[in-house]
Amino acid sequence: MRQPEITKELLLQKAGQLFNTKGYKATSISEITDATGLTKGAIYKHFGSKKKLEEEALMHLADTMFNHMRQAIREQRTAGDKLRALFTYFEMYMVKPPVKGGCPILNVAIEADDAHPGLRKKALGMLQLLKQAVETLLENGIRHGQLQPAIDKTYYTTIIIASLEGAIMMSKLNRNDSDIKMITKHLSGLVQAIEL
Amino acid sequence: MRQPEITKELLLQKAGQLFNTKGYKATSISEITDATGLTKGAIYKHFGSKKKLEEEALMHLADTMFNHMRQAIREQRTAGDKLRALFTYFEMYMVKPPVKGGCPILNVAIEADDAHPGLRKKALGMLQLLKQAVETLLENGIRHGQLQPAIDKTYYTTIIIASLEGAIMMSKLNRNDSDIKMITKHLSGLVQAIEL
DNA sequence: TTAACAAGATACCGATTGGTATCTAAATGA
DNA sequence: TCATTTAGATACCAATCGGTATCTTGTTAA
Repeated sequence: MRQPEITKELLLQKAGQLFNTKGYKATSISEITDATGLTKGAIYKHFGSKKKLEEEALMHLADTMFNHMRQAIREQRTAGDKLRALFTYFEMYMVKPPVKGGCPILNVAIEADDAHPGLRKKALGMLQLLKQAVETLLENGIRHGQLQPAIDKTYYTTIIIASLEGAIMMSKLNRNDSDIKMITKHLSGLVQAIEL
Repeated sequence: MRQPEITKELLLQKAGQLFNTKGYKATSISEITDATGLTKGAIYKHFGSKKKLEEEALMHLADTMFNHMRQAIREQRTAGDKLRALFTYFEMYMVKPPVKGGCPILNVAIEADDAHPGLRKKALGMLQLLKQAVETLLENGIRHGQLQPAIDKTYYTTIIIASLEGAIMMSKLNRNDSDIKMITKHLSGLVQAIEL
């Protein structure tokens, strides 16, 4: 009973990592206790149920991911550079991932879409957040006269996210970054074509 | 002990459907016996272990998927039309899927990439098969003077597969086909741009 | 200094897991 | 027709699952 805040953070961190690599339902409580050195008592004190832990750990993964992403974007000044920083961020997943196991959105979407309503709902929210982020990037680029104003933002947003996520799947399966690199190259070309 | 061939087919079919919707490790033997009306005896007689059943069911899913795909492609005569038929095939996943649960390659790749070497290897083979199919389509198109000969086939192949798979994830999560439709529209544009 | 509280460890619960051994009966070959 | 084979049902196994109740002990407030 020393530092409940730190204990909770440790549980979210380790459980999130296991969920994102092994899968949510495929990870058992005992694997989490093994990974943390804690016991069931600690888990059920803080979260009450495994489902609750799954959902909170997912949100924690999302926070980590979006924070890293936002920082990478913030460091750039034009819309084009911000978009390219986003692509580089996804490329980095293959080299030194901020969270192990690939994109948490992709992972939880595949696992939860048919069978786990609670997780699916959170996954939907995360995807919506990502879409919104890209769309805002495009919008600001247009407002500041950096991107062509006539483009269909929703269309570009979907192309960017779909191909990045698909490429992550391919690169993770192949265990090399050639696929994701090809995609980021292609997307950079798309962005360049709409830059002013 | 009536028709072992039919029993095995039924097991592969039902187990495959469950694996592709609920996940491989998340589907229990008892769920498969419930779905088929058979018993453990039948399963272990035919497959020997759950792992073996998982792998054979995956190959069965792959066969089903590739057969449907090849047929759709065979019905078209030019490379451009064949590619567009491939896109339509993926779009159809959302309306009336040949196998429930989305793309078997995507699903098994996400579940198996980090934790299940046997399934991962088969997933790799399936992805390679899909890549090869697309690349051959492009190659034949070039040979028959239907596509620009200067294009980078690997590059186009990766773009096509990555964005289709990513879009399937998005559309399945959203439970509507707007994302996949946008992607197939975009890819059709790409194809048109390289058609002669 | 001590009483109250709460973090977390321990011990247990019934249900379910994948797997095996045994049994039954339908198909097959002589 | 009968013996052999084998598909598949039944009954069991130890291990593990998520979850709960209880106990211990560090921390806090009076």
